Amino acid sequence: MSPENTPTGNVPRVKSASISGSAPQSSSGPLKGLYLRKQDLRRGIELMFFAYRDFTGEADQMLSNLDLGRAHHRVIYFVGRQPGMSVSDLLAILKITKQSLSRVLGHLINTGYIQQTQGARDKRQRLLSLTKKGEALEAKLTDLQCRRFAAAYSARGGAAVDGFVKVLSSLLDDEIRADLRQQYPDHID
Amino acid sequence: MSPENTPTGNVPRVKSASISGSAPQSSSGPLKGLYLRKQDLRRGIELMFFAYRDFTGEADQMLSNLDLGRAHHRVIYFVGRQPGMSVSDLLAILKITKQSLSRVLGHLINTGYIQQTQGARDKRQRLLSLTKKGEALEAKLTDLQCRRFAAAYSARGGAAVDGFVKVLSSLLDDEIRADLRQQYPDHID
DNA sequence: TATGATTGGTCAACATAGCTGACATAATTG
DNA sequence: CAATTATGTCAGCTATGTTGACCAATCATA
Repeated sequence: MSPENTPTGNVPRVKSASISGSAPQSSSGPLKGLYLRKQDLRRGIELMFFAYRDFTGEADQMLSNLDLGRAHHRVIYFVGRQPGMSVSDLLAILKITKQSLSRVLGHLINTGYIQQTQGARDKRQRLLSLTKKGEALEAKLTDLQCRRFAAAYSARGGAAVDGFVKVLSSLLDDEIRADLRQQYPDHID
Repeated sequence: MSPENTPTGNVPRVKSASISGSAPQSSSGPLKGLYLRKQDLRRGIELMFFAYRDFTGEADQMLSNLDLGRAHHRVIYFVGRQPGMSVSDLLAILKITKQSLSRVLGHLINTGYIQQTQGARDKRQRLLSLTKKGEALEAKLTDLQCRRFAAAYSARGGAAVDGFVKVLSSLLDDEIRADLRQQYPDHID
């Protein structure tokens, strides 16, 4: 915790920053790659850790008061984003096993947050959607997190938001990035 | 998964974007706050979820081959960043209970990744540091994650990195942001 | 020096949320 | 009809968090 940190404070470049074929190397900053010092990369790692924890913290708190966890939140969030999605759609997004999902989803159905309807075209499918109760919770949770983002975005401005989205997108695995690009038509990518 | 998403595709502004006292509202973009549409905020939420998962994925894989988990990684990372830190320092960073830490830390000590030395000034303290074996693992893991960041940073350039760091910082709880500002002297904040 | 606070550890029990493996049922598809 | 797909279920295991109750060594101070 004491500020006498940065054991590798000697401005070394990261070894294989020989990115595949990208790296525009344009005339953005004074020196290209000044942000590739080991120290800067570690700051990125730590920011991701702390920011993710804080980003989920408030919602986690609200959820625990309802005897729900983060796994339930994910289901509620993604079903709320795309009502009528199938179980396998949800599995593909969450990338967990159906047994894991089953436990969480079953609980949300039993407690009246989510409802299932049989698919019209394919009667095997159980299409998922939020109940009124589920919509209310989703709205509260998403509002909490949107407020945090709105505060951060407002404080830093559009150019920063643009950089934020660009870098986060580039941190994704390729497959996921392709998916997200479809989801958001005007995605900066 | 199908791209017919964005149920709220009707460009609504977020409700209480009345951020406390910040929000420079400078002449950055064409229209101030165009990045505060609900759709943009939800994209932020989703990017955090997917990026965090992908960011930790490769390291998780390497760890599981050694019968270690993400909790072990965090300990190894932060001890590696600040050798000689005390147990309570580590607890303050990780924000878990000492019983949780004890299990993980004990295992890392038993398996020779971490060593303890008695504090000189305060003999109650157990100062933590990595063994050679621990340093080797830390280097491999951090290298993996640094490579991902180096690729993303290089692909997007310094201005984007700047925005990324700014927005992530603003997503933090105030207390954590203050800590991080100390850790990084030239922190953009 | 005696007392109280701090640092660290330990035992026990529990909850959440992931995993594997094995099966079952119903519906679709070839 | 046979194979595949979508979904669900049972059983058990693991990792990582939680509470609560203690204990020992050390430090700081009245």
